[in-house]
Parts: sequence; C-alpha cells; structure tokens
Amino acid sequence: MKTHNHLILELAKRVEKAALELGATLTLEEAYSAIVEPPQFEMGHFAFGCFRLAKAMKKAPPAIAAELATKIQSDDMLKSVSAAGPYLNFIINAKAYGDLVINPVLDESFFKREILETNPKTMIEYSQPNTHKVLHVGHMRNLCLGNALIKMGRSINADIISVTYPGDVGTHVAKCLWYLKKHNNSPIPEGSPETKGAWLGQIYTKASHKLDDELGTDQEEKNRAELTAILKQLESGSGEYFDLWRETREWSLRLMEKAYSWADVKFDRWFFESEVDAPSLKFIKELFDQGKLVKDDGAIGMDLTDDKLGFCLLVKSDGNGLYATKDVQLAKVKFEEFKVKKSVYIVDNRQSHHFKQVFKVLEKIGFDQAKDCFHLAYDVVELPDGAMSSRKGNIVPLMDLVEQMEARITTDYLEKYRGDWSNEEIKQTAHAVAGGAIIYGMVRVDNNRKIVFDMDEWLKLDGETGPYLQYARARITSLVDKLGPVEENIDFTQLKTNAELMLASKISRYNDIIEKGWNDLKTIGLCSYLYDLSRLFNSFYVECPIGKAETNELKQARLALAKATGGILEHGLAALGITAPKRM
RNA sequence: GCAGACGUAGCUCAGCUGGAUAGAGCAUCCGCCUUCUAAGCGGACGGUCACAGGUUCGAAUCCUGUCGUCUGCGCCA
Repeated sequence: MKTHNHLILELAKRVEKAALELGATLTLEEAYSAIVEPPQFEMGHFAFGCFRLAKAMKKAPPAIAAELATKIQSDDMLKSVSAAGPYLNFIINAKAYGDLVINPVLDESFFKREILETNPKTMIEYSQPNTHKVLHVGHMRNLCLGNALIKMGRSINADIISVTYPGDVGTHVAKCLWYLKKHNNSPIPEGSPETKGAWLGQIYTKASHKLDDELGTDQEEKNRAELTAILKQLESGSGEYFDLWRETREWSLRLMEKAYSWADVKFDRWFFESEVDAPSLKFIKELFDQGKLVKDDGAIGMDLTDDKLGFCLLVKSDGNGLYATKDVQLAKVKFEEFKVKKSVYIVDNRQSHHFKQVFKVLEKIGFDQAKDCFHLAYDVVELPDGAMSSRKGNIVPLMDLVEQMEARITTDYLEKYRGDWSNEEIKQTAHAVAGGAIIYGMVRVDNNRKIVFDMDEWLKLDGETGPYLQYARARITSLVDKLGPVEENIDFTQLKTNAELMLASKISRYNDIIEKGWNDLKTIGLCSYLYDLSRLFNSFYVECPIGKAETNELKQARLALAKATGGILEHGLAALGITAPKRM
C-alpha cells in the first residue's frame, strides 16, 4: 500500500505504536486508512476513530481513545492529542505543515510522489460524435469528463491511451447526403470547413424532419429505397455519393477538431466507424464458423439469456452489422494491437445494456481482458424543456455556447481592462474563463446524475463555478507578483489562526483526492476539493493580511501558504482540463 | 413484464467501503470596498435525508418491500 501522505503517515505511526503498547494489533496500513477529518477543525485537524479496535480489545471505543491518548505525547509535529468520545483528535503544529506540506508543494516534490499502487495500460475511449450532425452541449459532457479523467490520471503518471471513435457512417449520413443532393435549396455557406460542418448539421435536421413528415405518404417507400441505394453506394467505395461523403465528412471532422482544440483535447488515436465496419463483419463470420455464435431468424448473434442479457444481435438478416458488431471488432483491436490491460468506455448510460452484452460476448469468445472492460456511464444533458435531439433540432450547438459565454465574460468583467491589457490577453482570458465555467459545470455533477442545461444559469459566474476557482488562483498570482518572491527558511510557526491552518491542512489532502478520483473514475471529488480549498483561501485572504502583516516573518509564512495554495489550484485545475489565467 | 439509475433545504446538488451536531451554491433578507483583485467575505432564513420495515452499540449511507421519476430490453446508433 502506498502511504504518500506524509502527514497522515506520521500520525498513523504514532497510533500504531500506541496501539501496540496497549497490546492491540493494528497495522500501519489500518491506522493510515482509518485517519479522518473531524467535523469541526477546532476539535482537531485529523482524527482516529477507535471503532475497529473495540472488538479485539474488548473495550468500548471511548475507553480505547482515552488510553491511546495517554500513550501518545505531543512533539515537534503534534501539538496535542485528545480523546473525544470514540475519537482520538490530533492538532498538528504549524511547523509540520511547513515541513511536510507547504515546502514540498513549493519545491514541487509534493506533485512527484508515487501515488499509484498498480498502473495497468489503460485505454480511455471518449467522444463518439456522429459526423453530419450538430455538435451540441450534450457532447460537451462526455468530452469534459473524459479529458478531465485523462489529465487527472496522467498527473499521477497513469499509463493512458486516449482515443475517440466518431461515427462517420450509417443511416444518419445517408439521410444527410440524400437531403443535400435531392432536396436542399440553400447554398453551401462560404468560409471555413468548420462553418460548413455546422451548416451540415442543420441539413441533417431538415432531412430528419422531411423523412418524418413523409411517413405514411406515397413518398415513404421511395425515400427508403433512395436511402438504401445511397448506403450501398457508400459501401461500394465509389460514386457521386461516396465523393460527397468524403467531402462532407471532412467538414464535420474539422468542426470536431475545432471543438477539441477549444477544449485543449488531443487524442492518441482516432478510430473511425468506417474503418472497423468491414473487418467487424469478417471477424463475426470467423466466430460463427468456429461455432461460437448462432443463427436465429436469419440473423447471427449470441444467446445471452442465461446471463440475463437477452440476445446480442451481431449480423442482421440482410448481412449488415450493427453497433455491437463494431464494438466487438474494436475491442479486439484494442486488446491485440494496443495491448491494453484495462479498457474504459465513456458513453452515456442509455448504452449500459449494450456494453453489458458486448463485454459478455468478448468474455465468451475468449478475451480475458473483458473483465477489465468498464463502461463509464454518465447521464445525459437535457434542456429545461426536455431531452436534446439533433434529429428534432432542439439543441444548443457547442460553439454557440462558447461564443455567448466568451462575449458575456468580456463585457461583464474584462472590458474594464481594455487599454490596460492587450486585446490578445483579454481574448485569451475570456477563453480560459469560459472554459472554466463550461468544464467545471460539466464535471462537478456526479456521473450518474442528469444535467439540466439552462443557459442563463450557466452564464452566471458566481458561487460554485469554475471561475470561482480561477479567481482565487488569480488573486494568489497577483499577491505573489506584488509581495514575492518567497524567502528561504520560513518560520511556519508564525501561522496560528484557524484560517491559516485549515488552509494548510486542506492542501495536505490534494494527492489523496487525485488518487481517489482516478481510482473511482470520478471528477466530482476533485471539484469539491478545489472549491473547498478556494473558499478557505478566500476567507484567509480577507482575515489574514499579507502585505500588512505585523512582522516580516508572518508575512513570509502567509505568502508561502498562499503560494502553495496557488500551486495546488494550478495543478488541480489542470487535472480538470481547466486553464488558470494569471489575472482576471 | 424484466433490468438499471435516481428520490437529501423553494431550486440545483455534495455527503454513501455505516461513525462526532446532515453540508454547499442559487434564490430571499441583513452587513462589509480611503487597506494585497467585491468574479470576493461575514451573517440570517431554510431539511421527519420519498415512505415502511430490517441489520447494528450506531443508518442519509447496508438489506428487503412500497411509491414516484427517468432510461434500456434482437434486426437504430
């Protein structure tokens, strides 16, 4: 077990020793993991609950706490130990915070500790948008979540391959091209491919509407025949629709790249649906020939009723594959070509059943890695008036949100700096703050909870938002610029108030939070932590003047504390995929 | 019908490998800028943790049941 938190480790050692003296068996690991934070800082900075020892010692927890308290003496590190009910409460000396937390943060060694117990090669697949459709705020949740987890993991040296899997083939593409060729009378917009990509999304919506409107009319059968013909041609790899597909696909991909670039997202590998389509059918045929699959009603699949997963259809009776077909093939590539040990799929929770089926199929056709495949499900983003659907067209396009957000931030907050700051800095700051607001908004909610996207709410930037964290960091940067640099050999015993010590104590927890976040594949813990840290800092900022501190020693200690807070905020924001502007 | 997720303050959400008095933000109200960035700080108001049982020294947290909301369940992706 890793015991990278030096402060907790020191406490655990003392508890372990005391427990041994009382004749109880308690390992260092047990002591380490049993140390918690009391509800009120005044009670203690950390606490050890004596519940686990109660059985072995055949005593009530409060009695054990009282006995343990007599066996632990205060020292350089420990200001006091006291029993309070079943808990042993510790108050840490400011010097220990300096030695074990603040100095290591300032010299960066704090961020280089070994955190991970195991480090399997992990592939994270996220962002599976369709080409020829509108990229909207719903896609942003997936993108932000995946990017944050990857940045978080990489910040502690997790071995990660990031991949995306855009859907560039299928019925939706045929519909879009069909409308574009046969019914469209609006001109293709001039300008960048991204502009055309956005316009293409609207064409898809129009196509959907037209097809829906003509259901049950004479046109219905004709439309279906036309779509089938287009799909055939796309499959054949030549012809006017194929050429149109190649051109329009590029527009969509450029639009995606623009969004990825905005969010500072880079993938190690792009898998396209079009590249796994043909191999997937070949692979399924092999499996069928090996007797691993069955034929039913003219279709091929695997019967998973014994596993309560129904029937997993892999080849339709018309010979075409499905979503699951391609996912089986893609998994094969991930295992064999990329040698991944662990495979994470970030896809919304409507696909839970699909992934259960796919993982079961992988297991039954002999891939041991199937047990380390994990569907990271998250709930969808909805608008106040219901689910978003690019088919229906009630969506908020991604870049619309970005533009509105950046414009609002500029007029409300940054215009006052015009002339003082360069236009470029204002632009970059608006970009960073909008990013902070959007990304934080997407990753601060637990994965299995729906997000109702209300533009007006999102444009408000007070309270628990990304900009709140960025603002705290900007205040610190400006403080250090004005009052720094931080001197050597700081006397941390100058730090005496709870505002100061709570901040130091919170800083000490950073690596624990990152470790847990990566293990659980959740961003919410880091969000809450950074918010708490920022709140503590803002209180400290008001209560504890630095420039006008009574003595230079106090000023230096506070400045070091502030700078360390800034370091944590910078690392933490980066781990969420949020950039922190120097000033705002 | 079966399966899964969710149900905590007026609203949006934390807290859940059981543990000290259930916490934030928004909204509402009251204070704080001649002092390091007011995108801030302090305070007030606001909760039978859906309901009912069970396990336990102890349950928002675990188990069972009920109700409610959402999602999925073979030829869409």
